[in-house]
Amino acid sequence: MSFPPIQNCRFLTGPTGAGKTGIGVELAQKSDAEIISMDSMALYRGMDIGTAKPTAIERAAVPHHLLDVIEPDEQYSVAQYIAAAHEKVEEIRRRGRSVLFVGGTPLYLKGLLRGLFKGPPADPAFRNALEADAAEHGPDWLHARLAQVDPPSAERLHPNDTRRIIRALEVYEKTGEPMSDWQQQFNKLPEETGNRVYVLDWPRHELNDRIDRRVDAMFAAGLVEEVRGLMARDRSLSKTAGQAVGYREVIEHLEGVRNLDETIALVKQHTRQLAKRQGTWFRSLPESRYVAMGGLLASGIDQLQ
RNA sequence: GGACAGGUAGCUCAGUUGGUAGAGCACUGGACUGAAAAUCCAGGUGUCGCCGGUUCAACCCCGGCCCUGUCCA
Repeated sequence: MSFPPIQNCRFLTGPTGAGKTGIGVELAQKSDAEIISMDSMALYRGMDIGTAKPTAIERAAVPHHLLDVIEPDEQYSVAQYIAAAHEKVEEIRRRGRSVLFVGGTPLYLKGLLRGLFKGPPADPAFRNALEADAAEHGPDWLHARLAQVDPPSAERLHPNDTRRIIRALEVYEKTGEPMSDWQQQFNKLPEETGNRVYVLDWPRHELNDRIDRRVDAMFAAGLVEEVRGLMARDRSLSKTAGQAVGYREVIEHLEGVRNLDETIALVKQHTRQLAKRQGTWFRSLPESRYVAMGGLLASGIDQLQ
């Protein structure tokens, strides 16, 4: 059992700060489409400034889906996202409109393009127990355990990659079958899906400049106050939400770990690192069609149709 | 002006009883299937402040100079 690859959708993606949101709205308007956000952090209500969500005006201009659907204290997962996205696609098509995915979470993108196996959900107690084992016996100990029940996964995963090793052990524990038997989706490129993946592309130094300016703008717009408000709630940010770039660093700042200037500089640095990792995903996907943003801004978005 | 400490990678710093040097972070590349804005892996990028001396050989020893910090005048 797995989520199948999605069909006949357009995707607008690219590294953080590339300008996806604005181009997405323009493209959706020109093609009678609705937008499904493909962003793991924009799912959270109240995390607005640091995730650079579309503005109220943009959201009024084009219907946006899968924004603001969970509370910041909730956990979430790729599989939940994929399931929700498939539902939204059907719903939008029932209205006779087309779908445009906009966002920069590459794992979600790949899960949509290639499909995703339906495995057991995360078991926090199980994970905590194995993490304790890893801390006590060292990461190699878990890796050796995996090698006994799922040799292909053990072969594929680095011995220090404790997080994925734990997931593989979790799948075996819950299903009695090795994860490598389940995970076949990402390796084969489906044919004739009708999907189109546009990757907005900037020269590295220009993107870095844009990131620096955007982070400055986020702080000017009140990112620190937003985080302060989130921390003042009864329940603190979930493990997933609290690790978002801009949020994690500001939380630490508010806890007295470092001053504001250092925090701003660190958020810029982490955002640049995020953009670099996103780039690694896009390069690895044969589906990627790179679109130079310089040219796009100069000659209009018709080349995306 | 004097005393002391220091000047080694982009940054913070180790180190060499004399044989031209290495960690963390940054940076670059890669991986990624229910935490993914997370996590993991690989790669060393250098006038060892400057000038001279000793030596087969100086980043290290000696002399002078420059710079930074602290203290004393």
